[in-house]
Amino acid sequence: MTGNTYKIGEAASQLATSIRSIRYYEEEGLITPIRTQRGTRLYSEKHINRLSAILRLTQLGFSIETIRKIAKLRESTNSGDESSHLLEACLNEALTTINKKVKEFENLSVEINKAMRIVKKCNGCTNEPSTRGCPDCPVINNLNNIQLLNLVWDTD
Amino acid sequence: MTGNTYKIGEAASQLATSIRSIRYYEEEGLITPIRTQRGTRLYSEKHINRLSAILRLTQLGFSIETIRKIAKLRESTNSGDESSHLLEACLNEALTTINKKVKEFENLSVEINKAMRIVKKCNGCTNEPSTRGCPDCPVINNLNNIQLLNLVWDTD
DNA sequence: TGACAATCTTACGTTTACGGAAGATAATTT
DNA sequence: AAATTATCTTCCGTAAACGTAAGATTGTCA
Repeated sequence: MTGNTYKIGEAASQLATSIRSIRYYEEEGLITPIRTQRGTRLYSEKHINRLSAILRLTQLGFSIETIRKIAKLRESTNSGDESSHLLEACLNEALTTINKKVKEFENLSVEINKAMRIVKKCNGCTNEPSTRGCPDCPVINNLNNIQLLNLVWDTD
Repeated sequence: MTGNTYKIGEAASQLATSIRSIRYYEEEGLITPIRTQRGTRLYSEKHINRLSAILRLTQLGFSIETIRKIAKLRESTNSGDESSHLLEACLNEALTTINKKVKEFENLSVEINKAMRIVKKCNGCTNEPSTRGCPDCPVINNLNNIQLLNLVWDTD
């Protein structure tokens, strides 16, 4: 409403990121702030929102390159006709990537939950200390199908 | 059953990774293969499983450092008593991290789906080409709440 | 109007997770 | 046995996403 603007330091603390990161995104062509006559960068609310979107994607593991592609769609979208099909295709691609990742994480989550239950049982069991929490523990022994535990058990 | 072993090249192609990566995981203390008298690395089925778990976690974005922590639990687990509580705590931590990521990805997925629907509508609409797919497009104009689109729209 | 803080540009440094080449040795194929 | 192919160690290179220091300039506050 007020046409508020922020200098880079204010923007950084507001977004809980570093000044260097913001400047880096500019170097990479992801954002172009306003400049005062003297050269000081100014960020409008829209700039802040854009930066926020950039940060969100980077924190989810998307590369600057990928983000740049998304950001560049505006230009091709402007050029007319078949343009929004491009955007559609891009979003579609992102969607399948994300869905795949979600599934993998969910699988991992299931496994960890299983492992948790086993370990908890183990904590409450009354076996010899030497066999507690070990692969020889009768509670655990039959659960080699938890892939993650291959990291914890012996290697031979 | 057979006590099969694999040389590093076989292991790499079986796991669809590179020889260098496997050696790197060894450098980082994540795995220690058997050695022949002459020094050739041999990987048992257990080693392969362990490598498989390592690869899975790296591909999900976990750092070597994190994986090392998980892998090291075996030692402390061996030391007796309160040990499996450590494992439990570690798994718990991993779980909350993962769940958070899953939620973030899901949120993003929802947003992208919304954006998709809008863009599809836009592809089918009969407005002036100049306003199609643009922020001025009447179909799109009221959907500023899709954060991702801040990357595509204008910046001012 | 100092003084101190914030910003600017330029440019080199850092970390992670490997890639790739060199030169030597070992294993396999013919 | 000779030729090829695989593996070994050592070490330097790389790409991404910033960190950080230097030196100059600009903004701000008592």
